[in-house]
Amino acid sequence: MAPRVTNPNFMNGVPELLVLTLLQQEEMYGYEIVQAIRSRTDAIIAVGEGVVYPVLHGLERDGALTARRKTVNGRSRIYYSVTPVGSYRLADLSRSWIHLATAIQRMLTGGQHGEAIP
Amino acid sequence: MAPRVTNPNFMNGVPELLVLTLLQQEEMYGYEIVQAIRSRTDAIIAVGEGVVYPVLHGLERDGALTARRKTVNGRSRIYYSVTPVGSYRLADLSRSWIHLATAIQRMLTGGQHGEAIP
DNA sequence: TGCAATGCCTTGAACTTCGAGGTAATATGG
DNA sequence: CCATATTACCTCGAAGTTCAAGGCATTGCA
Repeated sequence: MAPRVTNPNFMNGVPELLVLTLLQQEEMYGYEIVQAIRSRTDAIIAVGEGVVYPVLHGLERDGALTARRKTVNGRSRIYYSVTPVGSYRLADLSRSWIHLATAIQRMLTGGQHGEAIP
Repeated sequence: MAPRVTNPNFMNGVPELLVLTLLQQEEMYGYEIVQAIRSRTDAIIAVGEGVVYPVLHGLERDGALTARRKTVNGRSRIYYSVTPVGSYRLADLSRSWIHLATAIQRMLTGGQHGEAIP
């Protein structure tokens, strides 16, 4: 048989990557994350709440985040922090992304296998 | 109302980008493209035939590719070439990808808005 | 003869994301 | 003082992709 591909959805995990990246830098809450992604990428990337909240819940369920409730100005917010598990996961996703982006970059520039970019 | 996001699936168009990139360099057929992507990215990216063939058909339908049948060693192959329309589309997808990758890269490195990378 | 590789193709399940909607509290402005 | 916008949480269905597997036919090799 022809060799079969085993590629668990090569483009996934980017929203998760972005969320973890932000939370690694500072504690944040959902609504804030949505806008931080939008503003820090100059609106090039704009994921909606329908993406961010499920990601947060999933990461918390997996022990990658911890949540604590805080009330500021009478507004109830849920702040998330990265756990060691989350740090590990971030490093992992980050590596994957770099690999992927580098591979695509090489394709675009016509570069071949072990080509250095000086 | 809170500002709504308008983001037609920000991670899409990568398989199309890869296919067009390869075909811009040289005429190729479907089966060959599948393996070229695999080998040139050192198996970091491995899209299956179930992705490539629909992409080829779609691009041809849109006038971005032309197909011609050729028989080599008794094997019937369909070679695809990029049309001017396809070149334009490639340039477009390429720009989008660079934008996206740069934005994510900035997030990862903690870089802020108009930060230069010297 | 049988199995692997070449080469085309389609399809169903699984997964993500989008877009919209729902709830509730606090500012703001006319 | 009341209507609207903003903050802040959440969920869900529709739409779109990708994956994995399968089918078909031919050629090469042991």
